[in-house]
Amino acid sequence: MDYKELVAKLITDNLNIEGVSIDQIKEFLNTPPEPALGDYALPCFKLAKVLRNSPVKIAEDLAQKINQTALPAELDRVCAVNGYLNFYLNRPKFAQEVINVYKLGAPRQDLGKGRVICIDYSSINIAKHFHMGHLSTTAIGGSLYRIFNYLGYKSIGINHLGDYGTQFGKLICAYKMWSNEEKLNKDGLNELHELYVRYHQEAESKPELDDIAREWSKKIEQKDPEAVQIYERFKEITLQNIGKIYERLGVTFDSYLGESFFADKVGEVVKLLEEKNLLEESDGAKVVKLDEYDMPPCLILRSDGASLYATRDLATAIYRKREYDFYKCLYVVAYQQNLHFRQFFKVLELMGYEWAKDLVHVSYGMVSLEDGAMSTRGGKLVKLVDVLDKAVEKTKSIIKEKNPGAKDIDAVAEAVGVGAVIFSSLCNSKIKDIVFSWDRVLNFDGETGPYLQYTHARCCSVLKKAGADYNNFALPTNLTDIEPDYSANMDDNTWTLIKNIDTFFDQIVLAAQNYEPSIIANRIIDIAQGYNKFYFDYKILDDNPAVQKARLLITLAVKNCLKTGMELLLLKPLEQM
RNA sequence: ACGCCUGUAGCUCAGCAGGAUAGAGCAACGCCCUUCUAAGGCGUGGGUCAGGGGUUCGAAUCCCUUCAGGCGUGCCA
Repeated sequence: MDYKELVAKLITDNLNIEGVSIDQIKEFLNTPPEPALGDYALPCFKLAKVLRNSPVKIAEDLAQKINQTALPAELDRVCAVNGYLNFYLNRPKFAQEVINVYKLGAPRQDLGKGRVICIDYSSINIAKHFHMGHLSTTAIGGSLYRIFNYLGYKSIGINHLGDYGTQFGKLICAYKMWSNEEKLNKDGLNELHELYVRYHQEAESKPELDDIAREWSKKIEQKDPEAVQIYERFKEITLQNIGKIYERLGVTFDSYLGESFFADKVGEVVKLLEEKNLLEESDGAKVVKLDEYDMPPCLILRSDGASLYATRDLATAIYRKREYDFYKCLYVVAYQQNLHFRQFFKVLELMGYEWAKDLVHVSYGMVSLEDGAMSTRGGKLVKLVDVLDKAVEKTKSIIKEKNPGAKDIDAVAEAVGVGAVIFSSLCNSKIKDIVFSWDRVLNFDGETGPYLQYTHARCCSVLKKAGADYNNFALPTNLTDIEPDYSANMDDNTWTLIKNIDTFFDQIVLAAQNYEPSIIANRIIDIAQGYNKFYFDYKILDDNPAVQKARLLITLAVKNCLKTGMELLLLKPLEQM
């Protein structure tokens, strides 16, 4: 039932103005700020000019006219307030319709029809720690990966490894000088990190180190066996270490092709640019001028002939289009690189690739420390593992305190602790900067991951107690023939809850359209809050079976929304905690 | 200097294809566990929606401008 259409029709039928269509009225309709004022409102101010009457009078006349006719069963009443014509839905009827859909799980619609969405996210650097600054791209990308799959698209997760550049020459240089295989095997990524920091400290006073490093860089490119072997070992250590983190976060990738893979594929790009007469020489370098588009030139080749970031990104995009024939290709990268993406997208367009319009830079704000930006080089960083471990540890102590007899404490603590950290990075608009704070990530009260998990577990607990088989969306068999009675609990809070459930799927679509997982986060927080109030106000397991059934169905619908929403945000919906 | 982004309660943020009294959470204080999970619920206090103009019947929301902060502006990524 399209309620908006119904209301709009009722208005047009009673409004004697020529040329006002139902669609126009639908556009005028909005939602009152609070449930007490109704569910749809027609602000009559815009009609005042046409009807040459005051908005207050128009609303009152319309209310009177509509009330004289028999209202459809979907509507409860219509009244005029301060120039608004307010429509109240029949709450129990509407609730039943909504719950009948959501009791079977959050709806799925195949909007994507299998079209491919490439998502370039996380894209870690070899030999560097995974720190808090990497969480945003990983969580946002991982969430979008699931959101698009949910909507029927085919997500391809790409970890575009930072595995190319002069830093690896430096690292090998440092390794040869101060480390060995034994240390590397023992301390893994920590050892690499130490070497990296130490190199930069020492290179300041010993510029000759840079010469040695350059030699090693060259050796890697020339596939010198020793250089390649050491370098591959660095890569292995990094992927092993960070793979564990990905597992904990629940993110996956379909490709790990990184910069080094594309470094030797830039020749084609340069050739194409030359053919199209786009390449110009400037101070020894080769660039594509973008003055016409109010952008500085895009550097393609250095004066020494080496490729640059943009060159490799061009090659990568072309490769991905060929390989995956994507519908969209997303780059989940921080906003520092806004200009770079605008430039490189524009160059692709100038090269004649019409699909350049399908590339999207999903940019987000940066994470910093209270005393400034994080930096690997300066050793100023907060490792994600430490944050996850601390969150899990805190969760454990809370469980031991509140629920000493609980089972699977380790698994629950892991899910809740990790979930708390992930949620803290997905719950706000991605564009906002974040100053890292231990207090904030370790807060488990209020609008947090644990709150969602808790509410979900609470739903499961009630349903279980009632004898429902919630995983199969089934209520206890003794209620099978009972007609649920929704009229017993349709206060404003529950009503708002029902309406939030009703538009839950729309929010998933909106989140996809805006590449903004926080839209889903906000909605499931609202649903959880609404349910916790509901839970406090009403006894779910009421003696009256018809009432009990309605409340259990609401609980089931809430549980389904929370489960789906949490999964789309990389949280594990727990049944008990 | 220019460009982009951000500015809403002490703190973190919703709300921003204009609509009715600007909402949450955290922190503070006070209540509620012999009833379905108290990681919960209720209550109290807290606001010149950065400032100023404009458009409009109506602006936190749109336009202009000022201010503050962040990021970026050619051989790093």
